[in-house]
Amino acid sequence: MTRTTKAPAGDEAAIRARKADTAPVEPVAPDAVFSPVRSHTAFEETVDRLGTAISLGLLAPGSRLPAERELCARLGISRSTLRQALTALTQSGHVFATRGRAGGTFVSDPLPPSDPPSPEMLARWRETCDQRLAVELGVSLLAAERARPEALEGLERLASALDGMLEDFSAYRQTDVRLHVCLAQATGSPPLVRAMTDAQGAMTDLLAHIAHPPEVLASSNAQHHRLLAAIRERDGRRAVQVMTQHLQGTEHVLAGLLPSG
Amino acid sequence: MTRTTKAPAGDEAAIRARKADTAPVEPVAPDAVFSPVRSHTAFEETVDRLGTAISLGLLAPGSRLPAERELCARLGISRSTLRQALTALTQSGHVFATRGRAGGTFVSDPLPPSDPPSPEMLARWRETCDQRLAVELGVSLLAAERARPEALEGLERLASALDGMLEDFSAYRQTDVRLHVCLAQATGSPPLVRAMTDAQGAMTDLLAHIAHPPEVLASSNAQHHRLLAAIRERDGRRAVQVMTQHLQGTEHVLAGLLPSG
DNA sequence: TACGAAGGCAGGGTGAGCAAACCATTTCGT
DNA sequence: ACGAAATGGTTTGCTCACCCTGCCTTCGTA
Repeated sequence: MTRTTKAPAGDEAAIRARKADTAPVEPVAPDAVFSPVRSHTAFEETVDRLGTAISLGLLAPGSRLPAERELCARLGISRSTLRQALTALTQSGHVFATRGRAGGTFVSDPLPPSDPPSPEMLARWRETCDQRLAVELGVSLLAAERARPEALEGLERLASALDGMLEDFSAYRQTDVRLHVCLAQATGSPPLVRAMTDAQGAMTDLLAHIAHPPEVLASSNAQHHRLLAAIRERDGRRAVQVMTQHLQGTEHVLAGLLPSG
Repeated sequence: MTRTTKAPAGDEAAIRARKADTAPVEPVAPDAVFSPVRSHTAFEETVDRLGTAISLGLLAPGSRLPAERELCARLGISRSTLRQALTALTQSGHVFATRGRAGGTFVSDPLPPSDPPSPEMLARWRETCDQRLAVELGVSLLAAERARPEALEGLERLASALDGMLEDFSAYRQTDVRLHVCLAQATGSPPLVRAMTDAQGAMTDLLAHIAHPPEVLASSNAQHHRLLAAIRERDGRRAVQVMTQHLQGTEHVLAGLLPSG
């Protein structure tokens, strides 16, 4: 309507020829550009956000969520939609609600048993690890540059606490997640925190049903200590290197147990 | 309904006490968990996907998009929704359409001038760089492990082509983007490709209106060559290090021109 | 005992998205 | 020359996610 441009037959070839002069390179495969788009509904997004926060232990079992009327405001959604999400989380056993003045929505304690990873999840384990790798490397480098002393103290307390949890994988994993998320928070970049929680959630789904002997956890936490030492010394390069080794550990575990993707 | 659990007053404190024994650590700030959720519509997602692909040069000017009936199938959306997106892209001047048997939707040539970055974009430039950092570091390491010889050849051709574009920032940037995206493709991880295109799109918005003298581009491309050398030798550690320096370059440029975030 | 804060509903309105046609225009093959 | 074919453009009607609004039920606390 506003456009009156026409596209005569010969032009396109001419254009291609001119382009070929300046950039004699093969085109990027457009498969990535034309792959399916997924429209996330507010309901799904909310279930996902709260669900992973709970199963990662970011919201402690027994703790109380903000009131529905406040929470829907914070999340920027209507109360109806929030209630749909809470209903789903109630049915899956992640939360329960009590009425009355001192009522509210509480995180279940103990948490419901986690589902075994879906076949689709297992098929994409390599991609999951890759994304986690990217987030963790970036966070390591930036944390080494920016982590404040208080944050570092908290991180070292977490690593010390992990030393006492080598026999209990469930507890270890939960605090492990918290350490990595706190590391992301130390970068001061909210998107990285979000990316980290997502990545850790996906990793937890993969790792939950795999046996982790204390020796493995001990060596894993030794790497935590080395990582924090590097960060304390503001040695980003070494931090990245230690993190790389740290991630290779879990990757090797998965590579041994899962089909090579 | 299915749950009959009650939460008497005293229990919560007891739970906290027990938890405190095993993990004497401060809780993670739940601000990230309760931050607003954004429900992406399929329409927005499509405009975004195609729009950045076009403005990044992944879809060459003058090239033809798949027919609407095929494209909507590939994108997994209805034709109506796709057409909404195409209408928006037509009005913004990114594409134009022709009817008839040999018709179709074509990428505009030349491309419309890019809008100056919005204030919100400028306010978050640091976060944008942080996310790009994470993606690029991860991609560098994984590409060093996995890049196939053919892919490496293509990358080196791109870097060589860049040597001849030091005077024309627009052309340089376009091929630069293509190099980084191809690097991501060399990892074989579609999510990383997506993350890379998103990151490059955001960076382009920031960089488009900043002068880049040829000397800067020359040193930038020298780093490309060093990066590819490291990858060819399968030296992931060095690849990450070179990439870190590469990114520090653009970060310093932005830090000098934009308000410190 | 009454107030107030919390969760639990029910009705109605809005818009995104989808499906399935049909129309208009151009080109190609016979 | 003509019709089939392939394209973008248009219309219609439906579904469902989401939101708004108000009201009800429960129950600790003043």
